[in-house]
Amino acid sequence: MPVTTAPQSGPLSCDSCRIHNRAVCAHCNADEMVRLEQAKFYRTFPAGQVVVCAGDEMDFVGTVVTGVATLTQTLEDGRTQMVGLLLPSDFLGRPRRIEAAYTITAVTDLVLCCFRRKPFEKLLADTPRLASRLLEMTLDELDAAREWMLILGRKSARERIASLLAILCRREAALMRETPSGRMSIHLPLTREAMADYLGLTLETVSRQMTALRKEGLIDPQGRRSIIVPDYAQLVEISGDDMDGAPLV
Amino acid sequence: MPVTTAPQSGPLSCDSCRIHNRAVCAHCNADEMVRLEQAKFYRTFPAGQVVVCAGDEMDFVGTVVTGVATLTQTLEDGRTQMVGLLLPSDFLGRPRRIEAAYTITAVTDLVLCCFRRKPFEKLLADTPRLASRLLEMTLDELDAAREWMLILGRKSARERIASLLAILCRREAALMRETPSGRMSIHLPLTREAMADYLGLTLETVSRQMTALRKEGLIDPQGRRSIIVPDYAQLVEISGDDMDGAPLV
DNA sequence: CGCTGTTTTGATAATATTCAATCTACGTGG
DNA sequence: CCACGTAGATTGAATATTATCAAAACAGCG
Repeated sequence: MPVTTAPQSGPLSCDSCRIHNRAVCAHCNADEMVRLEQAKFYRTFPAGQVVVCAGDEMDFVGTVVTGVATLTQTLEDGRTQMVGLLLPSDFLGRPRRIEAAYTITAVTDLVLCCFRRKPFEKLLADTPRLASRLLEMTLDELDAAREWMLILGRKSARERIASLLAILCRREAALMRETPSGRMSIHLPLTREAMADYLGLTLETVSRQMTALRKEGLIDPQGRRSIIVPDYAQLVEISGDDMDGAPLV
Repeated sequence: MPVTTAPQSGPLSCDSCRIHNRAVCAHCNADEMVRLEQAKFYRTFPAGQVVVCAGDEMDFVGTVVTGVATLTQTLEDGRTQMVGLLLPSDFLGRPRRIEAAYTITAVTDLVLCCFRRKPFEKLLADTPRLASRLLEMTLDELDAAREWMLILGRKSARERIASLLAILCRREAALMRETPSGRMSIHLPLTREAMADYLGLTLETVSRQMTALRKEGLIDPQGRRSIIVPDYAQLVEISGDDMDGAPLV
């Protein structure tokens, strides 16, 4: 049973929660936060563990507090496409739906702030601010999915890699409440295979393109899980997007 | 000015509206429908006309009553990816957002049931059933976008074509409140170029694959805008999906 | 220190794109 | 009503990009 309450990993109180301002509860008032706080519980999953399989029953919804998870879809013959990358503050699960539509996997150690599905649906119905924030987040996710469709449908391998790195830069900056710029250091939680699944490429192609970008000085890998981007603007340049593109989550 | 009220094209009354049961207003009660009816207005656009350009101000939201529209995104160098296909009952526009994120184009003559954005936001806030239905529809759209990502990221040209045709079969059936099966006749409102933009292919590749499917007897084109699918199950078979895949809108 | 899983690199093959030339259907005007 | 013009569709040949198969290098860990 991988599920444990882990108060030491997440905050005991929502007051000190680092992701509150971006999460589904962001717009709730004090009274509403009390009700959420009473219903919430934490779950942790070690890196590599599957949270739920597509088709399985999923009786909870939740928010990523720390760590990274992926949503993936797989064809019978094994071809896999990532369809969602869940970073801290992202929401997972769908109200009213019992069967999980996608496989959710923890790619790093993961802490989720969870609610049982039924009580959460009740809270949604009783708390317009919660429902409205969930709609807003879902619309943002839809925008992100559509940006991703442009990457998958029309960009070259090189542009796809640059796009992914630029997205990670933006998310990193957003968490610090900043805008990305100049020299940046980003955490890269994904293996080459996970990157390939994200970008609709093979892991060999990802590896080759990463090598090419490194040799051109566009990225500077620091060990296995971290990368320095010497010039964010240059990365965006080769990603194919115009600079004034949508923030994409 | 392409915009005209067109009561003759849509129903005068919501009572007789053919798409009510699938639209954003589907779960509203009689009182709520009265308020919606008072605020609504129809707009029509001829085939080929741009409804709004990405980046333009968009002061309304709406529902497709009849016809087909597309959402597209374009890179500077002209590469275009369709990111949404709006069929009758689909919703367009985003509450709280003024700038359109995508270019919306009428691909056939189009009738929209519209609301000015501000009043609609007020209705959303005052009508939980409306907000809840919009959330549900947005989550469905997100599912569709993710299915589409699998198509764009991992499927061959042949599988992509079959997937698109299967999706159109499902939508056609859904409008009739049926499930797709056996021999079906579907309306194909898209040009080869629009299909290519949907599928992340070139129009030549689309044409070649359509020819191949025709020669194999999997499809039977009837003129330019209609296709007979002799065996829906066979189409799903070569689309790469397993039969029990999500309904995808 | 030697495993094991990940990543890189190489050679070859498959698939879709590009560029170019017809061909076809459909609406327009004679 | 039919010929014509045009936009859309098809087909062909050459090319480019990415996938596939295979092997070697590397990193982390017991």
